[in-house]
Amino acid sequence: MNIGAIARVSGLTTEAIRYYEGIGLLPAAKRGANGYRVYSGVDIARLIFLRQARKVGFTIDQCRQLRNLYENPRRKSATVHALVANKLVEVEQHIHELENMRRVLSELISACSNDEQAGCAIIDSLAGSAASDHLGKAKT
Amino acid sequence: MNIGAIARVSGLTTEAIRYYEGIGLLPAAKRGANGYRVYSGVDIARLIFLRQARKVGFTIDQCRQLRNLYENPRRKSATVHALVANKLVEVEQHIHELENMRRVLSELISACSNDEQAGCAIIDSLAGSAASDHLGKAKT
DNA sequence: TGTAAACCTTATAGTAGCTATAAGGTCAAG
DNA sequence: CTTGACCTTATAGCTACTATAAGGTTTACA
Ligand SMILES: [Zn+2]
Ligand SMILES: [Zn+2]
Ligand SMILES: [Zn+2]
Ligand SMILES: [Zn+2]
Repeated sequence: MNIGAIARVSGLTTEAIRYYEGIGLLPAAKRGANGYRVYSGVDIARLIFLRQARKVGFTIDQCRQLRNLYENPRRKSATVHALVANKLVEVEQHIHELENMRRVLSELISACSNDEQAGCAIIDSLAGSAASDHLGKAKT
Repeated sequence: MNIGAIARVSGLTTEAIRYYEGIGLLPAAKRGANGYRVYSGVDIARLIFLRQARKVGFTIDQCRQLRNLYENPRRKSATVHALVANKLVEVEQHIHELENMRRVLSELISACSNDEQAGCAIIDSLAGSAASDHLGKAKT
């Protein structure tokens, strides 16, 4: 199985797979006589594992920790649990930041007259109302 | 007013301000006799504007468009409105992606026994259940 | 058999939006 | 007069890849 084939079954790109190998997230693949990387079933599982982890938001570094647990038969379920619970908190924080942005954007949109005029509540609001006398009047 | 002072009032870092100038998002600042950048009221408004725009999620490129509108007295409110409405859609898409991650992470956490054992539903699930016979049994 | 497409290889540069570092010059306080 | 807080530029680093260049290999098919 060459890199293109395993890319298709794992859902990663060939470039990503080579990149993971380069940074040591994956072990160096075996090579065929022609120098091509050769993969087998155990590699498929590893790649799918990484793909899934990335998809739910784990960073490369966190994926490295997950991989260590994945490959350690003496791991404890609780260690894995803690890692995932941490990630959940991170994702929720990220969601809250974006929800704040969404709220502000909605408010801006509501305030805007959305017409042909130059005056715009969005512009005024972003500039900070105090600075709405913005152009041409410098006070050093 | 030097760069440190305007950084404090605008909420940007000095490095970010110099970076914005370098990429042309800000006009080149005037310089004092010593070569230091010198800022005035009009610059404060511009920096606060950029800071606010970045805070609600606009990219540098979108900030450039917003800045053009901000500085164009013949702009139309509707143009600004469209830009912000677009950004709102982008932010909502980002939120939905993260909500998906959150859902999957929650499911993983619920399935995990969270104890001292090596068997872990999270590991199994990430590897794709079909690959749960993962280590040591290669089939090419 | 020739050749063109579809693979594979490496190395390097680019993306976004900064932050950090190095190696200096300037200014205000004690 | 020295210490520390500023300021300057240029350059490298960060994340997680993607894109490009410049090749070598394999497969298909006319
Ligand atoms: Zn408007
Ligand atoms: Zn995000
Ligand atoms: Zn939603
Ligand atoms: Zn578990």
